[in-house]
Formats: sequence, C-alpha cells, structure tokens
Amino acid sequence: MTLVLQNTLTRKKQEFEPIDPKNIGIYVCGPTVYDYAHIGNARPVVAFDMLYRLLRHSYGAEHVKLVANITDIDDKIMKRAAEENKDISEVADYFSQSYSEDMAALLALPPDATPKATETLPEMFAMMETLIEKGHAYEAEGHVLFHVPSMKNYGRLSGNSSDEILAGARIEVAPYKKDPADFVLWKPSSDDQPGWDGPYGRGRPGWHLECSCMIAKHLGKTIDIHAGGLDLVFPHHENEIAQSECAHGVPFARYWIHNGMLQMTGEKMSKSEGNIETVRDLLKSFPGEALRLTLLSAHYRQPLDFNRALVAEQKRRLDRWYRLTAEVEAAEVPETLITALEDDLNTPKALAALEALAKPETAAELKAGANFMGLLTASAAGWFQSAGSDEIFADEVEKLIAERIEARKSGDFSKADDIRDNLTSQGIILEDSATGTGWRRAD
RNA sequence: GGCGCGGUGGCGGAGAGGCUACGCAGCGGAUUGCAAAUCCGUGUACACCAGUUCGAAUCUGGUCCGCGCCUCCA
Repeated sequence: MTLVLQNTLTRKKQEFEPIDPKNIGIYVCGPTVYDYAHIGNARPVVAFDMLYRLLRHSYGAEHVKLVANITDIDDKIMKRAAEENKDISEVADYFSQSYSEDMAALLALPPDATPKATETLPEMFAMMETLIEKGHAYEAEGHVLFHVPSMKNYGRLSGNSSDEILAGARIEVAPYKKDPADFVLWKPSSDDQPGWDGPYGRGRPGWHLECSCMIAKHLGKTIDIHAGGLDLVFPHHENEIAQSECAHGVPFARYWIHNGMLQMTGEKMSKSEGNIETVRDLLKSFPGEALRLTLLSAHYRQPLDFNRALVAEQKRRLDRWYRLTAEVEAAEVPETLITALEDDLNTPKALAALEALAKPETAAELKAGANFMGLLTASAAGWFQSAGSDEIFADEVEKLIAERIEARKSGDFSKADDIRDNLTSQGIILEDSATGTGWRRAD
C-alpha cells in the first residue's frame, strides 16, 4: 500500500511520489503571532503532524524535512504592539513562544525549521528584484506589486480565473495598481510604523512573499507537499504559486493539501468572528492528548463543529486505552493503522483500527499504534493521577484509602462510604479490584 | 453572482452499488457489601423527489438545507 493524498491542485486523490525519496520536503503555513493560538489554528498542525509522522515512518526520519513559518511582521502584530505600547518584536516573540508551547502540548513534533519573516528579508529583496527583471512585478508609489496578468495560468489552484475573481469581488482598487488583481509584495511604512530599509525604500513585506522565499531557501524551488488551511487557497496560496513560479520558472509544489475549518455551532471559528477557544484555555480543562484526539477524530478535510463535550468523549476513550495498556510494552506499529493513514490520512479509520486492538490480547499493538499517532505517551499513573495545583495530594489519598480498607474489613461500610464520598467530592474516584484499591482524578 | 465542500442512527464519525465500520451515550445482564472500572448482550441511519439497476446511503438528474473562499484568516 502506498500513500494517497487528495491534491487540491488536481482535485483528485493521487499516489504520492516524492521527487527524491531521500529528501522529502513539506511546508505548512504557520501562524501570525499576534495572539494565543486557538484550537482551529491547531488543526492543520495536528493533521499535518500526522502526515509528517507517516512520511518519517515510510521514508526514514532523516529523509523528511518539515518547515513551518512564523509570520512575525504583520499589521495585526503592529496593532497589538501599539495597543500595549510595546515593540513588535516583543509581541511576536511572546506569542511565538506560547505557540510553540501549545503545539508541543498537543504532541505535535517540532518542525525541522521555523523560519521567521524578519529573518528572510534578503531573500525577499532578491525575489522582488527577479520578478521586476522578468516583468512580473513593478514599483509604484513606494510599493512593489505583482502584476497578475503577466502570469498566464494564474488561478488554477483555486479554480478561478483573474476575471472571475474580480467579478462581484468586494475589493477597493488602489489607484497605483496597473490591474485590480495585482497584489502587494512590499509596502511602504510611515515613520511611526516598523519598517526595514531595502532597495525599494523603507517598508515591510506583503503577506505572501515570505512563504515563497522560505520555501526556496529551506526546501528548494520545487517541493513535494505544501499544506495549510482551506481558507488560504485563495489568495494566499495562489499568490505564492504566482511569485515562486514566475521567479524560478519551475513548478512550485506537487501536492497541495488543505484542511477543513473548525466550526463553533455551525460558524467558522476565527478571531475576527470572536468565536474561539484558545488552546491555552482548553489545556486548563483537558489533557493535550484529548484535544489532539478530538482533532484526529474527524477526517482533516471535513468541517468539524468543535465543542467541549467532544473533547470529554475522547478523554474517556483515552481513559479506557490507558487502563488497557498500563502494564504493557509497545509492540510494532500495526499495519492496519498505517494502511488507514495512507488513505489520505484517514484518521477516523485509523482510530477504528486501534479500537479493533483495544483488548487485553492485543494491548501491546494498541499502545504502539497509539504512540505512533501521538497518543498514550504518558504513564497510566501520570494520566490518571497527575495533580492539579491546589488539589489533594497523593499520599493523603493513599492514607484515606488505607483507612477505608480497615473500615471495610471490620464491616463498617457506612464509614467506608463516607471516606469514598468525601474523596469523590474532592474529585477523586476510587476503584476497588481483586488486587486492591486504585484511584484516579475525575474529569 | 463566480469557485468549491457537505447533509449518515440520541450524539460524534468512517464507508461508497449487494456483506449496514467504530466510538460516546442509552437499555438489559454479569461482577461488586454498595459503587467505580470491566465484561457480555441490545435498538435506532443514510435530507427530499425522480431515474439507472436484479439490487442504490453509495451512480445520474432535480429540489431543499448548511458551510467555506472571492485580497484579515489555520
């Protein structure tokens, strides 16, 4: 069985054939760091982390390179910095750090490189120069603009032609644009705005340019896989293609894969809608693995209506798996799991494959498969008993359990039940078994 | 208006012409001093209307509804 991916570019499921199996490149569009990441931001990270893990498994970890950018210069960061009276680098560094922490809590492997826009300026200047030389870009009133009509097959990723894009579109056309569809590569900064000096005057880059440059710098002119959210198909990815292919004259990315949007009661989750749950807040109520599993419980391309009940459900599933694998060493990763994932990252099918192994005889395979998916990575004791900050301590629980065992031995069940009820009210659940009494923290 | 995606049981969610996944919840039972956990059993589904077919959730046409993108977006 080989990996098959739904390619946005061809609108088909296609067998994945790397350019060079010893050197596979994958790029995932990363965050603009102006606020805490919400759970919708985490969906591509977790989904494509699964792809990264699968590619490492199939081709060898040392032969796969994952690059994800950090956009650390942007008008939203500038706005935030102005509001808080801080330097933009201070805001960007803080949220960049919190982003890495949050994604690590969701068990996403760190990318091999996380380039920042501010570190990629020389490459941006060079690409703009090339584009101007080749007649694909021009300077106007301090801006550098990409001239869309200069590219014959612009729009093939999103299925729009530039005419169609403009028909009924809600854009105000800046007077310095030669064509309404032209987009900004570089824009001027006023004196009170952050800016960088360069060949086109003091200013800052447009949104799309950094990705084109980072990909060329870290992965090459043609890459295997470019991934990101469905909402980036147009204009962001379309414009990346335009910049890169016009500058380099070779195809940009062979496989484009896009994740569907997370929703909140039927509406897309987004900061501008204000209907978000931050990863940071959710982590106060749920373990990272439960959030990860929730994101993996639906296929990455499907919309997923997010709510906390879903996470609680997946938490219970993990509870069951942790019980089953508590004393078990992981075996080989089961082939049924790999087969399911190779079918366009079909994680729900993969989870069903794990459920088929969720019995005592095959617990070792369950553990291996779950580990492969970034699950069951803690110890069972840690999972069930890990202490919250202000909660009852483990040795206190053990002391009360011992008292209760004495009471039960002497037939004083009402005292035994009092102890248990008391613990329950503190969020501790007791489990009597043939071998003794265990405990865990309630959800 | 243009481009695209989708509607599956109480809920989540795969599948894609005949074998009706899987999980959560529910119900019945076992076990337990009582619980918890576990185990066994169990019901309910393919938005609507036509058509193709021996046979349609699955293919075709139409209808309805929902969602995304159309220069802030994961």
